[in-house]
Amino acid sequence: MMEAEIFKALADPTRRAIFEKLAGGRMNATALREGMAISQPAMSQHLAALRAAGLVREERQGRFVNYEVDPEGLGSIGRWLGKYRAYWPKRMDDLKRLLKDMDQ
Amino acid sequence: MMEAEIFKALADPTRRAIFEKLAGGRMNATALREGMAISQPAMSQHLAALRAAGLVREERQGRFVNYEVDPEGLGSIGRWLGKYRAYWPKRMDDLKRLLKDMDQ
DNA sequence: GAATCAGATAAGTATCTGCTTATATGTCCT
DNA sequence: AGGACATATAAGCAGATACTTATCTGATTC
Repeated sequence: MMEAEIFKALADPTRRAIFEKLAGGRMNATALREGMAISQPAMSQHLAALRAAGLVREERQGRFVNYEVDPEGLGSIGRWLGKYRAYWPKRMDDLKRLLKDMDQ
Repeated sequence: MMEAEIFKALADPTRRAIFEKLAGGRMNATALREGMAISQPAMSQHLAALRAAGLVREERQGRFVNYEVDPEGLGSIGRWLGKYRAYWPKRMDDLKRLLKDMDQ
């Protein structure tokens, strides 16, 4: 359902980098910026896009906002991928099990 | 490696629709256009983007070009998804098997 | 309460993207 | 060879996107 936003969010290399960084552990926006040559507003906007896509979720903690990977987004991609299992390369055969479950 | 092009290709709803249509079976560009309110050049451009992303491949056949889903692209997405298996929702647990294989 | 800090939002702008029309390439048919 | 057909490419343009600077909100600390 939210594929549009998910794929659009991941289409941007900066956003993929942010996501990857978050996969290393929850982090606030300022920490995320470290070593990333990105302005504060830009980071905020990227995080908003990732959040809207369901790829990331936030948890306010005082004046900090901690972000972390949201499994929901990954699940959506998995479900999307599943629709095309007929075309998966052999290496992905095991994925078929997943699909069976996800189809209910 | 080609994540950039893959996600950018899938970010467009028209291209996702084309891909989905192709998942129903190989088809030439003209057949793909049927019922799709899309001009011939636009279709050609979309197919070029999907091809560049490795999501689709072509096979010339006389004056027709048949397109079909390319498992390579799906494999790339699977590999990308795999990097974040630590965050997969439970429903996707079986996917872990796949990953083990893909990591060699 | 005032200064400070984390983050979000607003508005403007340059670049990118997907479309269009026009034209080119290549194949088939008679 | 000439015309019709399938597709690709070129050039131009309107709308989308990612950035910038400036400002705002809310929480902490003194």
